[in-house]
Order: sequence, then C-alpha cells, then structure tokens
Amino acid sequence: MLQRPRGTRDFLPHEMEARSEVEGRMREAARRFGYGQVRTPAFEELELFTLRSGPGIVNEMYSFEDKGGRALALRPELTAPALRLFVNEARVLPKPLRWYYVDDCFRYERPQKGRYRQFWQFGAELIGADSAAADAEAVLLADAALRAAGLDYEMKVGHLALLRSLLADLDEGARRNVMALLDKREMDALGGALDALGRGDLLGPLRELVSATTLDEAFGVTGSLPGEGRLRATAGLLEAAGLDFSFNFGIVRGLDYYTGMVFEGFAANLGAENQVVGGGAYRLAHLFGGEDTPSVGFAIGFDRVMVALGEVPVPRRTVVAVLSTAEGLEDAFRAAAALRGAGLRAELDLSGRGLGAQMTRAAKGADFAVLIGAREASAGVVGFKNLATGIQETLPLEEAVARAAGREVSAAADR
RNA sequence: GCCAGGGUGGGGUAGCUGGUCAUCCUAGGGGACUGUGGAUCCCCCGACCCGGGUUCGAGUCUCGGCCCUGGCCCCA
Repeated sequence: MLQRPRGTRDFLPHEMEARSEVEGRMREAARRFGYGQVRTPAFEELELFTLRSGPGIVNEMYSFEDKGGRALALRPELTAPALRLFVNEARVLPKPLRWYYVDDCFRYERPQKGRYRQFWQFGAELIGADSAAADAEAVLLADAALRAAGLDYEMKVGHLALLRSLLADLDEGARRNVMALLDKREMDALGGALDALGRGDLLGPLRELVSATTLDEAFGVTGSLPGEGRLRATAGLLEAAGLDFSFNFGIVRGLDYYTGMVFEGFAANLGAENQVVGGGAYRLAHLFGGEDTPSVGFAIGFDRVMVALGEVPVPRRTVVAVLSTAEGLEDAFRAAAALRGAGLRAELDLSGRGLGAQMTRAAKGADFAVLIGAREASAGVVGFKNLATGIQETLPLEEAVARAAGREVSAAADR
C-alpha cells in the first residue's frame, strides 16, 4: 500500500466544501478592499528564498536540482515570490499595488498540530505604499479576512523600532539571542544573558517595554523615536475603524527586512502553533533587483484557521434524486438536465436497481425525488416526491423543477 | 534533529500477564423486495504498518524502520 508523503493531507469532498467556503469568504474580504489575486509558480529559483531568509533555510525547504542543473525549491512562503513578480513584471504599474493570494507552500519540518509539510497561506501585499494609512489597511484587511472566516482571535500590533533602539548597542549575535529570548518571554534566561553581556541594565527597560499596553508607556521606556508619529497615526486609524486589538512591543518577527509596524494574530485551541497571521511593513524588492520599494503585507495560516474553526457550517443546496426504471431512463436524463439548468443539484440513480432500493438511497441525502418509471414515461409526466413531508404528486417536468427550485407555478400564472 | 504516546477490516474498537477459526459497532456490496423511505432480517466483503530477532508457536515480547498524534527546536 502506498502512503501519502509525511506531513501531507488528502481532502474529501465534505472537507473541500468547508475549505472552499472559508477560502471564498477570505477572497471576498480581499476583493472588497480592492485587492486583486496573483499567482506565482509552485517552485522558484532557490536563491529567491535564500536572499530573503538566509542560507540556513535550505535545510527547511524542499530544494532540488532539475534536469537542467538549476537549483530550485518548492516555495516555502509567498511574500518573496510576490515581490519577485513585482520586480519582474509590475514595476511600472501605478502604485500602490494591492495583491492577494491563496496558494500552497512547502516546508520540510516536523509535522505537529496546525503544521504540515504542505500547507496553504492566504496573504496580501500592499506594494509601494509608505504611510500610516497603508500600515493600517494591511492590519484591517487581515482582520477582515479572519473575521469573515468566522474566527475569534486576538490581534497584536507592535513596532520594531522600540526594541531595536534599546538593543542598538549590542552586536548582531547578542541582539538575535536577546530577541529570541524576548519572543519566548523567558525573562529569567534573558536576565542571565544580559548579565553575561555586561548589560544587566537593559533588563528593566525590556521588561517594561514588552509589558507596555499603551503607546505612552512604550515610548516612555524608549524615549521618542523616528516612526513614533506614524505609529500613533496608524493606531488612531485602527481605533477609528473600530478594530479590536492590543499593543505588543515584544513582537520580534524573525527577519531584518521588517522596517517598522508589525502585527500578529493568535487563536485559541491551536496548541503550540497558535499564530494564525503575521505581517508588517518591510522592504524586500531591492533584494531581487528592484528599486527599494516600501511595502506592507501579511500571511494567514489557512490550515490553522480551519483547525481553529472546527466544524464549518456550509450552506446546503437543494438536492434532487432522480429515480427511474429502465423504461424511464432517457426521460430521467432529460429531467436531470432540466433540474441542473435551473441551478439545482440533480443526482441520477445509476444503480439499475428496484425503485425501492433507489428510494432508500434517495431518502438518505436528497430533499426531493423525481421518479420516472414506465407509467410516467408514457404519460410524459414525472413523480415528484417531497422527502421531508412524504407527499408525492404527479406533475409535468417543468412544474416539478419549479417546485424543487422553491417556486410555486400556479395554473393561473400560466394562462 | 530531540522527547513522549500510539499504529488491529474503509472509519471506530476488543484482544496486548505469547497458543480458540481475532471481538463488536459502523460503513460498503448483495438479497428478502420487477413501482416507492432512513426500519428489520439474512448473506457477503474486509484488518493485526513494514522488516529482522526470541520462541515449538508472535497482533501480543524484542530491535530497527516508516507513519500518526502532541510537545521541544525552528517558525520565513
């Protein structure tokens, strides 16, 4: 027996219905913000991702050499491909560009709850905008997409300048170490690390900063900084938009290209992998040979959203089972076509079994049964049974279709 | 890469202090039923993750691998 590769999943029709439903709601949110969808290749030059994230991530990627000797990788994320697309083909489009995407990504990691080797991201990039308004729009779209999906979660907004200003004197390695400990809120280990650096004086301010819940508290720790005005303006816009959010100045975001405002969202019931969205303002285009273009974007972990949502109620369409004997089979196909033409879901019984067996099957999943045996076929009518009420009538096909579609066709209207 | 727990018909399970034809539910197929409801009854289908070891004998003990679940690391 062949197994599916580790960390991948199969989706049956009922799961795909739920996923499509949620995906559709997120797409609609993006559309309403004026974002258009982009799609990039499932694999790219390996260098695209190492330029963005450093050579270390090769170990976490599905990288390979193709038959032409090219170093390629399955995309581990979608921001770099989107910016590559921008640099390749869209530099001259009027800015800002509003793009969104929903696609699968691949990472060679140990699977756990909400983490798979093939997973889907929904994200957006606002390219070529450099303002408080742009920052606010990205946060608001992320929130709109998650809310539209039906998710209850917590939005945290921060800014990298504050932490960076406190750590400005530290060298690269020390700063990374301190930020990693801060990210995990391991304050004891953090104190030890700072003492070892001879910077025990930083512990107090860092502690204050990460626990700050207002802008005044946070800038009280760091003093005024470039970017303060923009962050205050962004916060004002988010509040004006009625967004439910809180500040968190301990948000680290792994990479250097983030330039200012950053945000993350967390949902309950997700175990260790509870972050459902991450994003912020960044500059990436110049790494791929474009102009230094300020952008802001985010990515939502679609699979985690699905896990957090649990059962997703999917709007159910009317199902009509079409039953027939051998004499009625041709008419049954005609009836099914008419039902489908009216937008209904018509399921022909293909079993060739007795009508009793067909009715048994129909009763399990259908709302109505249209029945055509020798009698109906020769009379040019159909049996139309409401499976909820058990009432069966003999009707012309058009009227049966109209009944199933929820419209009453009165004799008076026909005259 | 590390840790813990786990893998028995399609799904869910019992057996797990070696030895009955491996239990039950459900799903699926057929029939009772050649024109009408989810019922009932009968029949059928179908499993010990893979490989090595111990043993007269392994689903059961043991080792390795693969996979699953959760956690660590990482998290772009």
